[in-house]
Amino acid sequence: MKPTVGTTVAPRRAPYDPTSLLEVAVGVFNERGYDGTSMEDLARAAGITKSSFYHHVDGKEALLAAACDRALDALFAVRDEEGSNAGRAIDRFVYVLRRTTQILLTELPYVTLLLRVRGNTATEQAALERRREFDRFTADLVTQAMADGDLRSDIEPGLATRLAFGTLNSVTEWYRAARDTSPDAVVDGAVGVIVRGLRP
Amino acid sequence: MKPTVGTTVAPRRAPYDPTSLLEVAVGVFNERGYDGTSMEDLARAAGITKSSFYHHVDGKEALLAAACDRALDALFAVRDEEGSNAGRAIDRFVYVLRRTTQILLTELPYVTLLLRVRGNTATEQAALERRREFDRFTADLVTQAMADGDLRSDIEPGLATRLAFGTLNSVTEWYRAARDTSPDAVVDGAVGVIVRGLRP
DNA sequence: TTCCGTCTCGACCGAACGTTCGGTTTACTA
DNA sequence: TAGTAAACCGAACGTTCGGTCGAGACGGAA
Repeated sequence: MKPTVGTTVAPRRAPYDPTSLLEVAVGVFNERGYDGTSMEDLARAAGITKSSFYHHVDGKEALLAAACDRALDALFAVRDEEGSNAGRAIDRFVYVLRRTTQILLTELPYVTLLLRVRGNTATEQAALERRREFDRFTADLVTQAMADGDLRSDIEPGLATRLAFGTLNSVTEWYRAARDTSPDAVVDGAVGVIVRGLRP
Repeated sequence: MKPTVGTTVAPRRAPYDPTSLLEVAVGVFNERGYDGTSMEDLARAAGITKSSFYHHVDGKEALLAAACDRALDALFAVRDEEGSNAGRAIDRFVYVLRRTTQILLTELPYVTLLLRVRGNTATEQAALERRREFDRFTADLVTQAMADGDLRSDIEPGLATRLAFGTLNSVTEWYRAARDTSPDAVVDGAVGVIVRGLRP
């Protein structure tokens, strides 16, 4: 597609490592939706033909799985951090909220894609299940913080957790690095609103 | 479409009016995703063949447009209600939040589908634009309520609005009439958390 | 010079897609 | 009983889908 010098038709040794192709693919998935994106779309976005694209990746579903794994691995790393496991439940809860939002912003395209999977295939169902596991972990924190009297208990723990994640996850629907203020402002704003809303 | 007696046209065989077929279609769309749903899927869910299904509807995209319109019409009806236009900005804001959440629950499948539209076709882009118009209306309320000193002003009005809608709209991701408590409890819970979180 | 591994591409495949069409069945009216 | 129009269906339409294949083109090693 872009001959350099002295060759007939070939640009050689392009920077087409699987990681950068995944980045391209996730971008297109988020624009058009996973099912609405064809492999031809992905190849075009990467600047090569469909068959060349297949030389680098294992297939469409593998791309989705890799993207979801990247997002989920980052989230589960948060769960294992010290701040998520030591101290009062309320502090751990706030820590998880903050770190989750940070991950959401640093891994924005991957988390965005993850939050949109609906469970059509086994791959998607596996991703959904890991997501639920993370939600359960946080819900336990909420329940405990309510028992400690550090969160309103006039609201169901499950509802509170869902509202908290709903607020945070909505960031993927509207955050644009160019337009919005610094990630820190978004993290402070979002977590602040949630904590104020849930405190006794 | 449904004359009863004494006319040339009579109600024929089955209870397959366009409205009930839309309901079926929207249900499948929300399960599998719009692009992930085939017309065969829809026909099977309706209990007829694909060609019979086409006898009742104009096509796939027309179904999506009808569903989005239903949700958007309900939302814009709220905008024109008295409570959304009279009184202090903060009261109007809270009224819009409450009514929006109620619509969200009563028209759950249609709003769910609307919120997942990504703008791939002209139909979807039109729906997105109407959504943005509703968001702008609410954002103006937030700005005004902040100026009145009835909402925190240490947070950008745009961010506050997005967080508010993010929290409300997340309801479509997890609400199940069977499992969750009464719609009223969800409305009170969600709106309560948002208002507490945004008050000075 | 030969060979090999990496990368690219055009051509192609079977399956599934949304949609159309000709023709049949059904339930009612005149 | 014949006529009629809605409801229905099987079969096919042209297109696009995800994915495969074999043939080169190239750089580096031998």
